[in-house]
Amino acid sequence: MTEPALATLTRLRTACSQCNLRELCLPVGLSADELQTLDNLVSTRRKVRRGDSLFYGGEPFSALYAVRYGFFKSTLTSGDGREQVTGFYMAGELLGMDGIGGDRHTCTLTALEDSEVCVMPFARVEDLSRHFEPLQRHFHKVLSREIVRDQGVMMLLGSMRAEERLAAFLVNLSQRLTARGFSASEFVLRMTRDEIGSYLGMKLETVSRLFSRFQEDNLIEVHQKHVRILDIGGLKRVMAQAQSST
Amino acid sequence: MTEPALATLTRLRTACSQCNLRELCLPVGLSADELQTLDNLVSTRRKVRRGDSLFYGGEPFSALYAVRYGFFKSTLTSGDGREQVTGFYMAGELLGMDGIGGDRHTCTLTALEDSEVCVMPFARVEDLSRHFEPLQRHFHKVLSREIVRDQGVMMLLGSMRAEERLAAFLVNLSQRLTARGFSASEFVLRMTRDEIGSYLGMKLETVSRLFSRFQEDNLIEVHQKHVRILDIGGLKRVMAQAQSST
DNA sequence: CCCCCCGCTTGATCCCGGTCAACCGGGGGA
DNA sequence: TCCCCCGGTTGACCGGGATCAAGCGGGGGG
Repeated sequence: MTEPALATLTRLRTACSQCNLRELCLPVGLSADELQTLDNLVSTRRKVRRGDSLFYGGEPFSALYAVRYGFFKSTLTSGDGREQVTGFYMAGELLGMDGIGGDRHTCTLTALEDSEVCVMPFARVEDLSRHFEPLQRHFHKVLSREIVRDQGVMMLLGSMRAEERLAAFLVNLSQRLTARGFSASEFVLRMTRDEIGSYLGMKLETVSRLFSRFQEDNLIEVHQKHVRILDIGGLKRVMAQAQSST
Repeated sequence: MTEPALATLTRLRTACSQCNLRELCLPVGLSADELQTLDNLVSTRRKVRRGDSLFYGGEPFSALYAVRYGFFKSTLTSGDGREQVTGFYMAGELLGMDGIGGDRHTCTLTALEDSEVCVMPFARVEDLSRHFEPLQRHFHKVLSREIVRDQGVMMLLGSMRAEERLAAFLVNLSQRLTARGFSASEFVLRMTRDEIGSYLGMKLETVSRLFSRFQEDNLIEVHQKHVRILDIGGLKRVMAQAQSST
């Protein structure tokens, strides 16, 4: 009953059942009891400073991470040293699933602003999902959605022109921010033009020019990293302009 | 003991424990007993004729499929009707994982030659993996590897020039065929130039021109769909030529 | 067996986006 | 406070790969 105050605090601090992101990370519609069994998922939290990496490609895999706050990019480095940004991750999203298959991480995860993640030792994830069906199902869905997301990026890179890709990127960002309670129309880009370009398969100069063009067309307002979306419908129209370039 | 001959035949025909592809689909190092529990994974087999689809994007999801023989492509269709090939699948590979997340398939799977798949109702996959740890682990690895594969394609599309992509494609095909006991250096392409182009983010004319160029450079011999690899090392060198074009 | 159609090849030209270069401006460190 | 550096913007030019077009050849259907 009476536990030391500090212990209580620690438990509360890492309790999924108390977390306001739980509808993003965890299955919904659970009873209070069920929710508490899930509190065992997270062993600790870990802060990652802007510019630091949560893990590197090649490192042994041991845990999944849920973003508590902050912003990450994932990058892949090819044999000859080229770096490709493969994704951006924000609060409530899961990191590290690439490591399950080969017991080491294949990509590097780097914080683009001061961030914090919940550490979920993978052995616990597997144990708990063997004994608790809703978690199992949820975990499978999260893995599958990552596959679907990646296929969406393949479509983006494989069949859209540069302006369509950037429009799709902005619409996607806006939607994900909205889902997290942020403004849908005004936000600060945490990544550089170069990182956006790498993700979208174009050069930073092209990203910059397209931002300027979108601004001329009154679709957005840009000042450095600050973006305000003026015409989301217009962006969606740019996205779906057909006439593939590849 | 004495079951009707037909029943025995049917059971044997769908028995994973007897399948020569099991080291591709299933966890390795299992006892005979353990293997037999896995025979319950597959409910039936299904033949798919060349040109027919196993499932379509938008259809409800109910099962995963393991390719028994044949060859498939997966395609994604965007809002405006553009089609993107997102992968090619051969014997021993798993199809349908995109459907888990949203309970419907997001892509369409089409046979590029007469094929057969093992049908694994997803409820059984989840049930069995709750009770049988090696299967759970294996299944998670398969999902994760699909994510890693997709990220590899993102790198391909995002940071490689056309000739590098095609070289990477040929090397990858050759490796997967070798793993299945086929010749590493001589094979028949099951897909058209257009499908290769869609997958690699380029036009069919570019694919054709590059095949011709590779032939001039004595890297390969091509006649229509027949390919013979003459210099795999040369192809790998083309792949890693650096000097990104995007 | 022959013919037709579809997939492939190859040439000519164009243009999107890459490359190179110069400049700008804001924020962080001394 | 000032300065420096790094990220961003913009212009000029170029080239890889798209587009348009014509011809070919092999395999499947009548």
